[in-house]
Amino acid sequence: MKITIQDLADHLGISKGTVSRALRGYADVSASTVERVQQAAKELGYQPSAVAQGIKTGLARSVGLILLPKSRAASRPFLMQFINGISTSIAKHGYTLTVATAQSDAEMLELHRDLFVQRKVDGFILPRTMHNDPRIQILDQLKAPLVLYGQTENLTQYSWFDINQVECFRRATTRLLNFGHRHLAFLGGDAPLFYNSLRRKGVEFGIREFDRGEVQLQVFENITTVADGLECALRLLQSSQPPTCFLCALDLSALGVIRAIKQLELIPGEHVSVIGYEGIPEGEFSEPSLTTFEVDQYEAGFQCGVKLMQLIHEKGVKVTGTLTMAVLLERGSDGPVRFNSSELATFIRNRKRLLSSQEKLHRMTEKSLRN
Amino acid sequence: MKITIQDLADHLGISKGTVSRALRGYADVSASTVERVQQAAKELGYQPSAVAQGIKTGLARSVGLILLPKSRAASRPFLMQFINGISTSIAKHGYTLTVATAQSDAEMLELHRDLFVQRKVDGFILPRTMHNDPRIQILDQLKAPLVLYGQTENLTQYSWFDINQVECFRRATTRLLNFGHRHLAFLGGDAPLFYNSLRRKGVEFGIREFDRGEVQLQVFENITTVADGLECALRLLQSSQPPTCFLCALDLSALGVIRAIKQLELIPGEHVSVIGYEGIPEGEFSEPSLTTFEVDQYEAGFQCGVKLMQLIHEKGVKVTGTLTMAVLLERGSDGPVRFNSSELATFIRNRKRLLSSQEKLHRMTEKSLRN
DNA sequence: AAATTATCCGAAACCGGTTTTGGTAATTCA
DNA sequence: TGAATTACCAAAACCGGTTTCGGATAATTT
Repeated sequence: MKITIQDLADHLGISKGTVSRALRGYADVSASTVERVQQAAKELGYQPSAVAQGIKTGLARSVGLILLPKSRAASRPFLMQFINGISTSIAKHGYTLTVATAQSDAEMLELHRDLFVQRKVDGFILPRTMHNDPRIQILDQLKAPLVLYGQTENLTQYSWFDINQVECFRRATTRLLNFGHRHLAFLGGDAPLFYNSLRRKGVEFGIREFDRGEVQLQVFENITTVADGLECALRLLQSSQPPTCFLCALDLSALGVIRAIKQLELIPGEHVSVIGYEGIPEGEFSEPSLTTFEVDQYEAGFQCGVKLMQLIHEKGVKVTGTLTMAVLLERGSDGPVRFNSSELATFIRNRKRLLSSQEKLHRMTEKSLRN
Repeated sequence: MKITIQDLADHLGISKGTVSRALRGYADVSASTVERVQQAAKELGYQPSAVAQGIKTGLARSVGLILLPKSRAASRPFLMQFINGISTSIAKHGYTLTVATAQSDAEMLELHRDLFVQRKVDGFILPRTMHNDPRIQILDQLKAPLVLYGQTENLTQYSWFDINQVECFRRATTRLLNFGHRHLAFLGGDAPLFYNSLRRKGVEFGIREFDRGEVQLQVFENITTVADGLECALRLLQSSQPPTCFLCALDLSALGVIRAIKQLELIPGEHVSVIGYEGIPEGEFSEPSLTTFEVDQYEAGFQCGVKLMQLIHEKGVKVTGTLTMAVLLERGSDGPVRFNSSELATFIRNRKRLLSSQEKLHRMTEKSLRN
């Protein structure tokens, strides 16, 4: 069925070695033969088997990306754009992307090792870098080329690409401080992941730059879902010293915070401010829409692919790190402070009493408008 | 660096053929030798090269999924869950998923051919099936195993998996009719894709079952984005015979419809009903939340993977088709009809006059509550 | 005890390519 | 014109596995 190099050689009446050299562009093949071979290859639809090529070259012409399906993160859309970016950039080198899913952390490490030892992939892209990432340790032993999407310890040893998250959160913090907020809450994400410390550090830098002694910061971690954000914000807002604004490491938790604010009959962006990070599509549809940093995940994937191709193909190439910025989407969930923390606490307490009268009034106006 | 079967054979002092037979479980190797070989393989970390294996077996142990990055659809999260499902099910057979992205329709077809001819993949999963899908024609010529996610013509020739979208839209239609709606609009999606006719057919079935002559249906196509839905709904609602409800082939367009309704100062789910399809996460965060059919994309990918493994491994296996249901998420964007079409038209006209007075009232109550 | 059969493994062929080696014919140079 | 290149290609080795073939040894049967 499938045509092999031997078929093609027989068809032309020449040896398969000459066919191969003709197609690979060796100098010791006459121009006319090259022409004939190329012509026949096109006519017969011959393309060399990547598998057979790989055995000699030692390359599978594929790069690996391994996901954890159980984690929420694997289902987030960011990965899809990221994947598109990777495969688009590596396609220029005839490479494809091999995606595998692990059911557990342990299996994820095994998969990295197995895919490389079995020569199914020539290198890896590692998203969601962790502190002392165990994937890196394993791949280092195997001398497997790798590119990090994110940062970690000993960064000079690896090629990596990342958003300057410290700067993003520094700017977000400065923005809120300039809005007059003095009581901030930082809702961090997955504690073991490296991004978390970076984002927190950005907040701390922003405060340190600005502080004249009156800024209060509360820090929380492992707030990764809408439910987490909702629960955490509800608790904080009903405390005696509620934050007047929330810096969220993840858009999802920021959406939960917005829900909490609305549950307390407050107006997000007016009574309480929220800023997220990532730019997930849900943020555009929440009310108010979420102020957040939009990350170009396609570009991130593309650059990771470029760096990995360099590592695999250009021997003796130096590793490189790249830091870019995300774009602040100034939307509706943040704004100038209206109440300070004490006023907000009072307002929230009193609001509860007013709710019933507000309800009545609201129903009245609705009714009058309807008729 | 990497250990080969010859290394292992030398280390054990036996021939590489015996090592291979021992590891492949042939009967003509003594139990003690098998034991020794397995032990040594584990100790030295030997795993056969998939590339070298593939040359003899003719299998790459990978399946292909080709995407179009430029289309919005490629960035939608459904694909991520779908990918997880595929790779999880094929992993049981030692298979991995090869993802490639094409920049154009033509390139997509080439990629299918090339990946198969180059033996980079043993078969394909084809999402987003089209009418007379050109991918199928090409892969048929190559006798490449394939599984459709979605339906198409000549379905008995292929293995496929799909949601019963006809039934979903029949149910959605019946639901709206039971709510008392009599003027419906169907906003279809990508016209060349097969799903579109199925969803439309479901709407028509629902109406035909019910109709006592008074049901009006308006049909539109290629409404695929939020902007499309917004623009289309704005136009329809301001016409002289506006629909009182919208059946949207895609959640995204449904979200646009909701925006249009709100722009006209109407309440989605009360004045005008909207039902979507797919269950994208944005629908949960819109206000009101979107009533829609939630599709289990992970399961879809998983089943497609299972079917493809059958086609590749079990020779002479019959092709199979599977139809399952999506789950209706009854949320806030639909409900009992309040106005019929004429009343709605009048209401929308009058509403414009009332807007200024409503604004004043709203500001007054806000102010009184605030103090 | 001889013949037969089982058991086990080495040797070799093979898969489809790439790359090296070596030889012949044509060309260039002295 | 003869020697030295050069151009071109066939043959063979190789990559890392799998699988077939056949032979040696041990175990069984007659």
